[in-house]
Amino acid sequence: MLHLADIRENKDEYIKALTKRNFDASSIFDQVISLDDKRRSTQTSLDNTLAESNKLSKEIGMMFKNGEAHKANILKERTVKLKEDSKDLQDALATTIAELDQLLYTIPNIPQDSVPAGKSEDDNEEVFRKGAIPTLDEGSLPHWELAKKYDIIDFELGNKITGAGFPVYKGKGARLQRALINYFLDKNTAAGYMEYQVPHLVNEASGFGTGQLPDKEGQMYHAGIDDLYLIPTAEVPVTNMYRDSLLEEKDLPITCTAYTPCFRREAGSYGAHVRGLNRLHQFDKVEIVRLEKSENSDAALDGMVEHVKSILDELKLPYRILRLCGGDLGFTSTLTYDFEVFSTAQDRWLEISSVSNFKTFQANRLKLRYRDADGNKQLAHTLNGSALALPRVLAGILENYQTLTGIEIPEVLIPYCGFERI
RNA sequence: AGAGAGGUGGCCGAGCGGUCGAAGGCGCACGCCUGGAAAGCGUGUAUACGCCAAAAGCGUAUCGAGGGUUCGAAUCCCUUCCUCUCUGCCA
Repeated sequence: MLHLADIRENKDEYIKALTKRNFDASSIFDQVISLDDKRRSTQTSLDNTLAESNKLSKEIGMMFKNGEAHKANILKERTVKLKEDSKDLQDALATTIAELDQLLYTIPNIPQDSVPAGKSEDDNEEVFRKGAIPTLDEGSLPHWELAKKYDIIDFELGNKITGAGFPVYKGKGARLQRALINYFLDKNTAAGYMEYQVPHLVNEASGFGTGQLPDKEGQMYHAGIDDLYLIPTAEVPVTNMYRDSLLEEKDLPITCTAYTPCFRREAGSYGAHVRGLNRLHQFDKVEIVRLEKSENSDAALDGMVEHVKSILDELKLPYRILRLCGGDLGFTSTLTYDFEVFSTAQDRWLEISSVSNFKTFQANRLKLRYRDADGNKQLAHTLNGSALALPRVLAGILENYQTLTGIEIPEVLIPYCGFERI
């Protein structure tokens, strides 16, 4: 969430930037500021009341000690009113803070200057494209047909075990998936990211820290008995490792990578575009996360983009990079680049990575700070990206590398697979 | 899962109703000492919020978390989370 001091300082600028999201912040900012004023004055009154109360208590204590019980009992009566007042002020303060937070939760992050205005994904700006789109033979198939033909992914079996959106990978399909995970992790660690294995269920505080809660509660699976959430992305557990932390500037950047399955309810998704691997309730993903000092985060985002590009270059898949417009930008992000791979047999682009700079938006919730060279504490910047999300990369490989007699394996994956074609 | 013990500052550890944000030690920073270092000595060493233009300063809160008793709680009571030991179960 946004920082109160920042809102006060940059109000007009923020309002303008938020119009790119089609979000009108003017009245909400006024409410926020007036609530914050109220919070402060209430805090002051409460502090004064408590100070007086503390003072009296000390005096009473001294009196009892000096054997002046009678005087002490008289003084006690004066504390009754103070106690009532402080109780009321405490309640008022709690209410005001709750209202303030409630309001702050509804305000999305401030888009950067380079973010184009726009309503939907149609307004995203293509900034890069690479890789030849192959000309497929007559009779080429979409990946779900290929999966059946070569018996490498069984969607029906997943339906039986769990339900739609939980495919079963078999034989060379499973092996190819594992190869991709290992290849991605190797690429990421070679680039300096530290590998982690993290929990796949998180508590409420973690979901809140990275911004999934309370906004996207309905998108996560919830294990009610233990009040835990299945992770929708490794971003949640990985970033939350650093919740409530005060780092030293020399510790930064901190760079992490983790492979996890991801679980998403995808409520509201339906239709032909969710076929096959295009949209699943459970999928695998290798994620990269960076914590940066403020002045470095823009460059860090560019570095992450270059890193993901290098992976796709090695896989020799046709892809493009989009700069998301304000309307399509995630709630917590200031700038996001989506990577899409071209799915030849479906004749459409599939999102396979999303690389974002959240600046201090998550850190503010996470209480993730660092001490800079001057000894001042400031919020760290958090960034993350997929490197990469598996199913659609798999779909891209199956479709783009298909021949009438089998599916070639991208050269870079052959050592990981142990076979050259399916 | 059952029984017991416990969660205190960066770490160890005392305190078990009042002057306790909290002894003592370690660590860390600075200074003295030294040719230099070690040792020794001295000083300092939490976070958040509020008041203040700001610094200084002052106030408030924080001894796992939340609530309660009390004029007053690290200390007493309740709830909850976590850790350890023993028993049980188990990949």
